[in-house]
Amino acid sequence: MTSNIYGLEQSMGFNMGITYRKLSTLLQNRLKEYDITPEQWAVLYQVNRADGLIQKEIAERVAKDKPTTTRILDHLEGKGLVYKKTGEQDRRSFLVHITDKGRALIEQTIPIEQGVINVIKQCVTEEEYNRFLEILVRINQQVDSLTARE
Amino acid sequence: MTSNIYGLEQSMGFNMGITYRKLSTLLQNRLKEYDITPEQWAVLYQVNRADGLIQKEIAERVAKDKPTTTRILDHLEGKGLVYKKTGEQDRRSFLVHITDKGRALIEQTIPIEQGVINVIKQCVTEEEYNRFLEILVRINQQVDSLTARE
DNA sequence: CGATATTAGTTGTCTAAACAACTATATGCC
DNA sequence: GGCATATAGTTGTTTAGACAACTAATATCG
Repeated sequence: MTSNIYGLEQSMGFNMGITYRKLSTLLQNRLKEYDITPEQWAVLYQVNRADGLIQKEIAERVAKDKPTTTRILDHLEGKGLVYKKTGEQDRRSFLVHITDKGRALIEQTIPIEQGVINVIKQCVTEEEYNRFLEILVRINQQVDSLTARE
Repeated sequence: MTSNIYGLEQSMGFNMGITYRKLSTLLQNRLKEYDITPEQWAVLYQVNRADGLIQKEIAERVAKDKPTTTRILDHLEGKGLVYKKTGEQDRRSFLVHITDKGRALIEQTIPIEQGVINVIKQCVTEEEYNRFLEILVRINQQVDSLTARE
């Protein structure tokens, strides 16, 4: 249960952290039999969507920094879900490709990700869901614009 | 900028993770000169509010598990912001007390935490803020009730 | 009373995130 | 061409979180 009688209960950041971790853990449990974490899943999902992306583009799409993306890709590569090929015009970067195994895994698990979204949608109306997302994006932009200045 | 042209853009969990991390990092930067992390701050805040709590109660209030709470308290103790005293009736547990240094730090930094909340409130109406919080709690309960069953 | 279960807390392991420092390639500019 | 700078990615360090396994103290109940 969300702590709500102990102060900070009115803090959006605090509560967002709790809810985010719960959702993440729920997805993690449901993905357990596929031996992949939610973060790895998100990266693999993007590689599947656009095969041959360079790491920098993947990092942007999953909103993670470069070191984090490097390490998640290392895990995916170690599991044989993804492989890297040195870039030809730009030899600093390399292209990330999904393997057959990776593609199969994503195809099997997309319903699981949708399942978690549906858990939310069972207690939130379509209108609330969209409004919530819109507010998240607004806060994001607000923090970004501030961070650029600070 | 929130990734919003790459799929998953409609996922509440995904976007919540991004926004939560941004807010947490903003608070972290603003707390930097006090040498305390947002998570440590939240624990210290609770100890300050109710001096002499046992660790289990602190864990509930900050919604963290036992190992995480142990380690955060270790950090706070190492910095001299908190100290532990063995429980008298129950010798498994111990009471956590704030030091003068800890109290001073919390008093100085509460405005910083409020500042981050105000960053959000600059782009979200009071009504939206409250509705957002209410939805967070609702999702929390939904996931909890599900997790109890699964 | 004593075996058993429960509870409070700790420790170990793994993944992820933030940040800084680093390598190597590419680009800009004189 | 050659030097400065930017860019792509990696590595190291620290903190946090999830989970399992553990210790020690307390409750339960036969």
